[in-house]
Amino acid sequence: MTQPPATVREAIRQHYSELTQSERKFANLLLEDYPAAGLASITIVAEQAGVSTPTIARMVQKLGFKGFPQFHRALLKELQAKVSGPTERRANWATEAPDSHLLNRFAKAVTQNLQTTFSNVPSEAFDAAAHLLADTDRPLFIVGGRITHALADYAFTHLQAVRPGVIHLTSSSATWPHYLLDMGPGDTLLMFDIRRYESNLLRLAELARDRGVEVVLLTDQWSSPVAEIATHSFNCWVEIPSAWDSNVSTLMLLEALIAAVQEEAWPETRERYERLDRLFELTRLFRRPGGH
Amino acid sequence: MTQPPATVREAIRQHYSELTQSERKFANLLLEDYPAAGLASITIVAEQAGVSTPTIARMVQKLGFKGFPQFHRALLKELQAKVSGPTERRANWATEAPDSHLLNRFAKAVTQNLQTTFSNVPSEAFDAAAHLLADTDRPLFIVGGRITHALADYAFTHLQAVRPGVIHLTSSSATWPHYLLDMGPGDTLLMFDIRRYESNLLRLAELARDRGVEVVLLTDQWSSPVAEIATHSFNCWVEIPSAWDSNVSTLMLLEALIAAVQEEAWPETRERYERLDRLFELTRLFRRPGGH
DNA sequence: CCCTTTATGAAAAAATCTTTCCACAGTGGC
DNA sequence: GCCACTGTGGAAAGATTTTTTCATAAAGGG
Repeated sequence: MTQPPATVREAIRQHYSELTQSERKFANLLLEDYPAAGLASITIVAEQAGVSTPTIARMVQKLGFKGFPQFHRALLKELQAKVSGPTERRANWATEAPDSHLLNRFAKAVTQNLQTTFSNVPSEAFDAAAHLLADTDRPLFIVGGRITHALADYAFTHLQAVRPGVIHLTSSSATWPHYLLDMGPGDTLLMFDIRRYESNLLRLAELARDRGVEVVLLTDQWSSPVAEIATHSFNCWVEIPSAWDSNVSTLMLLEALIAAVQEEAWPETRERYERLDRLFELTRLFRRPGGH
Repeated sequence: MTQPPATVREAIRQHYSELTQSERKFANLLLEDYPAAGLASITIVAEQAGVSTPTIARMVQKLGFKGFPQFHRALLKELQAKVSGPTERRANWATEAPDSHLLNRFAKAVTQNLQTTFSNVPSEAFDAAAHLLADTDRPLFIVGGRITHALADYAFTHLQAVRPGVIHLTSSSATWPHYLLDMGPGDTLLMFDIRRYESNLLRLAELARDRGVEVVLLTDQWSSPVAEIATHSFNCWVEIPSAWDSNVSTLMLLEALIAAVQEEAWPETRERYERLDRLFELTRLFRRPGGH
């Protein structure tokens, strides 16, 4: 027999699979704005979640409460416990885990990295880089290093959906000369180079530059030597309590760039997306979307 | 004109002299057990204070509230403010760019996602999953979907450095049956499935489960159907102002998992890292580290 | 000691909240 | 294309909470 969950949060997690679409709407809202979104009366709570009161009533029963009032009291009790609780912890993460838990240390470091990274992005350079990446007159080559080739891959998958003429240089540098053959003045090369910087990436950048290629670089806070060559280069803070470097901030900047590119060329992109969708439909690769 | 008091506590102090004996009874109780003594319904609150409901009703009006519900909400709001504490997101990002710049909107959304994701990770499940992934007696298979195969790739690159017996299932599902052949009871399968959920991933998970494989799943906030099958599944918040989903929080959770795995088996891992380093030296793949 | 004033709570009335019932829309199976 | 089924919300019924009314008790002044 399973013991009753300690928190409402826990209860939602346990029963999430049984919840219907509308019920999840409220569940999601509550998880995002916890516990505030559940503290008003059922009428107001339902309204805020955009569902009807019976939906909320049914859901709290699924969670194991006898009725909404009981659910309400449970939330209230948690909130009080949190305040009177031992540490009166500052941040919202944690919930149950002690501050020294790896998760918390990690969260702290990553958040710090994101913040610093963002503060240090010059917005004009960002806009200019996005413009370059969005320009369909310029073929776009993408390449990453030993670790970052996953990021390059991610960039490729998304940018390919957004615009034509995107080429992914495979991680084996032996094949790079072939790609160099096709690069010409005005082309764009998106590179990732995080320490330890790879000499063949530098060599590639030099050769590309010699052919008039514009290089956009995502690197770490210490800057790869490729930065000297690049038209635009962005520094991402990567330090975490670990033997290796985090790429969360790099991914975030990459996603921001992709979003900017997509925004820049929306009409065509939209049409491209729709075509892509239809193609997927045809190949029946996907189930119907789950949430939403 | 006196400004309205910031807290209920303050209001009580200001109006204490006007309060009658019975009203003070409740006022004292509330100040002693603040704010709990005021959070229930007026009936219960009155009972606990040993006075009648009209007494409470009259008193809260003296304090400047229109009625008990308003008083109740005020207390609640204070409590919430205390919990969320000095989060007070400063506009530290940005620096020069206006708030509406894509970068800022993006930063906001991603930070929100990270925070929500972290708050919703149950630490025991996290520890258990890390333990599973660290167990070198269990071969570890890794697989991702159309978009997430980049994440799977990233996971593979790192985990391979940490432990032996890591296998990356290529993104072409045609080859998966071959891998299934090698899976046996106790093996571990690390999966990524973000909407739109892919039916072949679900099928793979089912087949793996049937062979006694433990499935660890990283999915989005709406949960892939694979969650029903998985031993441990984690929800990552992925919504950003864009047509597609962000994988920043997913990557962060993945990195946290990798860090936990690495920490768990540090002595061997360290030795492995050093061997890897020497091998790289030999092949002269890398320049010397740049910064630091 | 009486009268006025104020404080208090029981009980009714009003307002609000919660639950139940039911019809309808949408989905998927046959 | 029909049928069964599930999910959903409108609306009524039921429960609870809040407010108001009012009778009574207590306190203080003459």
